[in-house]
Amino acid sequence: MSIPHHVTIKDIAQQLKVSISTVSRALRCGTDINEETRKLIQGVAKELNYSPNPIALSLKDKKTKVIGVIVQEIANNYCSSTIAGIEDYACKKGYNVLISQSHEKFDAELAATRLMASRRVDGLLISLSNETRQVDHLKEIIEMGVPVVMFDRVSDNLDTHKVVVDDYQGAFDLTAHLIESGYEQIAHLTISKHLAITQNRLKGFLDACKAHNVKVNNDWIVYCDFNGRNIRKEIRKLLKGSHRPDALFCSVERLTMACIKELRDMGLRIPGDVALAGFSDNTLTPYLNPPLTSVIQPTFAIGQKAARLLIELIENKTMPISFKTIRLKTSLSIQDSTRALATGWNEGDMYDS
Amino acid sequence: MSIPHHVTIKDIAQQLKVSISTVSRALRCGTDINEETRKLIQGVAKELNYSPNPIALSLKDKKTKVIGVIVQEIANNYCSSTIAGIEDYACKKGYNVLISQSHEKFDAELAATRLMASRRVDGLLISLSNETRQVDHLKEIIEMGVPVVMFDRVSDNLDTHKVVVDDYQGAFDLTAHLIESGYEQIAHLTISKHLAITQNRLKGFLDACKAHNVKVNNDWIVYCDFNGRNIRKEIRKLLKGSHRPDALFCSVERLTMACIKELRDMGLRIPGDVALAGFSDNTLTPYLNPPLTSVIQPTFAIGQKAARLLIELIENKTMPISFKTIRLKTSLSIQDSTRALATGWNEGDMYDS
DNA sequence: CTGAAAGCGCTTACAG
DNA sequence: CTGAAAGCGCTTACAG
Repeated sequence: MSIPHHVTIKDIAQQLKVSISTVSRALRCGTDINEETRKLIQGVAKELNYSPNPIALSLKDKKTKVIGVIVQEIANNYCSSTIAGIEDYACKKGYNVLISQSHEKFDAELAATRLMASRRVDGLLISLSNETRQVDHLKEIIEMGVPVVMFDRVSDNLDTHKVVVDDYQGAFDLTAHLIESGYEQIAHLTISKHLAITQNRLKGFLDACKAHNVKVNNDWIVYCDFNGRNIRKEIRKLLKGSHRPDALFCSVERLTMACIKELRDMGLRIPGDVALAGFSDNTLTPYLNPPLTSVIQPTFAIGQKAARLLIELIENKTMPISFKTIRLKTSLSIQDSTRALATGWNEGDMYDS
Repeated sequence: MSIPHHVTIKDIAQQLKVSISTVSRALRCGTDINEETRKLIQGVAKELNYSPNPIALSLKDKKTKVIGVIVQEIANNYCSSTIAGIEDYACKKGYNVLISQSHEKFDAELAATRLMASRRVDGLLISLSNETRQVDHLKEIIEMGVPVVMFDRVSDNLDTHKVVVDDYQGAFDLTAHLIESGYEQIAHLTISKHLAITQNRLKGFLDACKAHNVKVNNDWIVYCDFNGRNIRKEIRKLLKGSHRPDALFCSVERLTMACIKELRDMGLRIPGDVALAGFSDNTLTPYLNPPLTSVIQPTFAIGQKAARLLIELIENKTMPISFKTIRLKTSLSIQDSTRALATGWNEGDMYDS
């Protein structure tokens, strides 16, 4: 394939027999330039379909107008809606989005972070992998002068802007709903105990249980990784005994989906045999089988706000005096998956939402 | 925020009191260089955490090692899995992925294409918007020397590599399944009639009907845009009469999801009142309510293969003699949403898959 | 108002 | 083996 050829300022200069400085000036704000030559130059530029080479610009002013995004999995409902929000805001501000995935692995997250730095992104948005226990790699990139904003899975150990949902309150409300619906044998399936998101959701769960005088079985707080087989094993273990939970509260969508599949394979009905609920966004849960009670997170808005904070950091000359954490409200969407006890659920209700 | 500072070749040269040429040579293949100075330089480079500025490299050899991807909506199951496949392959080959969305609008697709060109991506992957009727913008970018590979929604009017699924066969097989399951009043909901994907799926549908001597009602071939209200209206119109379809075949997932919601709102059971099936990928359909019969597309593989073809075009010195279209096989996943008639479906079967 | 020059970070012939 | 020079495309003081 031939080398791409884009017309340059030089091409225009030659065609018009003027210097490249003049062309450059004509194409910029247009000060210090004869009105006629300016028009002439702009005419030719348009005609030749000239667009300035951002590579050359980047080299001069050390800005790429690109922001990096590191997520766990692009092909994950939560991630892709957040990315959509990021792209939406970034695009409006003239930034493009470079995407990388950690696949829930710390090593990949580290490599992706370094890659973003070496790519000279103007800033980085990141949601941590399930394996991440320290954030030195992020401190490193911040020291290089690349601002970082965290979203969703954030870390207390990094001083920067963060965008999260009110994980504690969301978990509290959902748990309260379960208890008020008559479920008192609730298991909590969650991810790495080193993540703030895990701790906050767990705390919301525990506090709601305490507030309602519901006893928590410690064996029913299950920390999972993202390996399908392991998840499957944990779910089976939890449900096989005679004394088993009557409700499952999954802290992330991946676990919820795994439960739907596993319960079905085990021949257990939702919510007839076991109720199921979790954190999710609103694009999917109404369509699931059964429609799923969940804490709805405003994923698109999370992406937009994270992008806004990052671009503010990039474009502000001075370091902010202090960093802020935006904590978005969640809402509780009550659907069929937790309705068996409270409303005398039966399968005929399945389509009422 | 301070200007990012990355260490340069010059920093290393100064520290070691050698010329930048020497440093450059030491850091490259290492020919024409004294072994000791080479080690010295590489040591300092490592110590200073040096990574070459890709911007500078790009300026010289006119390669950015970035490929552009234009999809309709990132936050769409089909798109995000394809992107994941693209990212997977690109990453392995040392390319990064810049993402943009058309939101199903031609103008946005045009703008995104121009943006990608102005960003100097080494190549472009694109799936067309629902409004796209001609591809001059793609011919334009190809003429500039930027190779383009199309996937999913491709156009016959562009001579380049393409990656699609066998839309015709998939639609034929699904239709045959419907008919063999006893449905003969089948409506086909699809998108823009100008897209090849629409035409091929429609043809598969029509040919299967003909092969089975099933009459097609032309009013039941419905072309939709991506506006929620319009889709809703079309679905209502289709189902309100006394003589209504007993099965809906949706050509894309967005329409399938809309049908699930709309049918539920209308109080119609799937498949009890109306069967439902469509094109999808396998990440979602088993979890839907009801589990959905669908033509499964290998989305991740589509992304990988499209990326591979594009990178081949980028890295090959010579234009290929001819372009190829990779047509991946689909598979038919039969689930509850089309089981009412054939198997004496009842709601108790809902969890058997 | 216009052009020559320097510089962003790097590579690569070209002298020595 | 090493360094000075030119050049990728652009901008921006600096002369004129």
